[in-house]
Amino acid sequence: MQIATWNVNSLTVRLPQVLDWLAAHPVDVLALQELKLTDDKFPLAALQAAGYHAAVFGQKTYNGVALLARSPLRDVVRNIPGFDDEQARVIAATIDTPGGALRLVNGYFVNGQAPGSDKFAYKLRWLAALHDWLRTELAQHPRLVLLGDFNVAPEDRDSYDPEGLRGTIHHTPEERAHFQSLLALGMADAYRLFEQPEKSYSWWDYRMLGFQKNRGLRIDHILLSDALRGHASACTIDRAPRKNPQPSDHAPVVVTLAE
DNA sequence: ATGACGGTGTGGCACCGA
Repeated sequence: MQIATWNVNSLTVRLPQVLDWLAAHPVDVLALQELKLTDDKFPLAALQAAGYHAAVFGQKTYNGVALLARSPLRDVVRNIPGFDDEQARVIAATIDTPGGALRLVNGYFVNGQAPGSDKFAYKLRWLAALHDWLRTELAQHPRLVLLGDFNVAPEDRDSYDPEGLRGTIHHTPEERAHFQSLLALGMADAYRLFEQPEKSYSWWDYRMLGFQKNRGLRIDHILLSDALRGHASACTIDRAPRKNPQPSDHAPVVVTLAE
């Protein structure tokens, strides 16, 4: 089975591209971030016609996340339980697979703007709350996938300019420590389970020909719990949609699980 | 140090993203 994540930067604008991509890549699960629309504007009929069930947590203008799956989604949770949050950033759900129940946690992690800002403090609090909640989720759901736009470049090799951007947002030691503490719960970065091309990124700035110059960051991730990591057979970033007219600034990441 | 690009909102631009 295949599981993918894609920050679409407005589902209203990107829906045709999402439908095209799903037609070409009929993944079992697609986690979407930055819907930028409310639940009543969610294009449920079009996605159902494409063969997907959906669980949605929308918001006007900013944020908004959804899970699409070929099988029904149950036990849906919106945002981090116990963490008071005005912003729609997390949706979790369970699907049943031949190998057993699979828990999916889709996150649009806080950007954080700049170290020292209020938004950065919110990012660190959010990351800590996610970590604490995931400990209990993993205990209840050993077969768990945490995926989405993490807004963290975990290592220097995940940035086009690790020296020039050292200490800036996405690159700070605090953010990277939080990423490592998620792994320490018993999860693996699926992309790094496999040999990958150098300078692999999942996001490129719209400005300054970022994509054409491959000035990007790898900030969209799929983490597999220890019970799942042995089942992974591939993980790739699909750069093709970034070449579309009116692209999202992010590319989809896809993991293949043998089962 | 700044802005560049793109999306949204009720706009004549500002704000935000990463």
